[in-house]
Amino acid sequence: MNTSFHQKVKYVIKKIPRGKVATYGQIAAFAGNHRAARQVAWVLHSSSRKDKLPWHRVVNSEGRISLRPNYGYETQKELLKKEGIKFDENDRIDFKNYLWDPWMMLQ
DNA sequence: AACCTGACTTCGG
DNA sequence: TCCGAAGCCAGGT
Repeated sequence: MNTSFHQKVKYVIKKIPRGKVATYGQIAAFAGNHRAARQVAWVLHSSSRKDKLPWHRVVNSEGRISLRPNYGYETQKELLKKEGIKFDENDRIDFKNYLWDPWMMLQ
């Protein structure tokens, strides 16, 4: 397809279902470059607002929120909790229950 | 016009 | 297993 990495990233983020999360690496891989996780972060930073992306459903590979406290961490955690996602005692999300696999939607 | 900086992850020793 | 380096690339300075 003649779709840019940037566009693919936005497309797949919009497809993350409510109550699920995906990681930067997964999204990068799905968009065609498994080592471009930082670009996924950049896409979120630059266009999550104007394109109304469910930005809060993207977390890091440890199942943790990457934003720093007082710079969005609390906001993201609150949004996820509102969707029914639970955090363990170490503030991690259990992937067994909440990780979404982008490739599932191709079926 | 270089150089730095990230909402990160994978790779190789 | 662990840890530094590499990969990624648009914006800001």
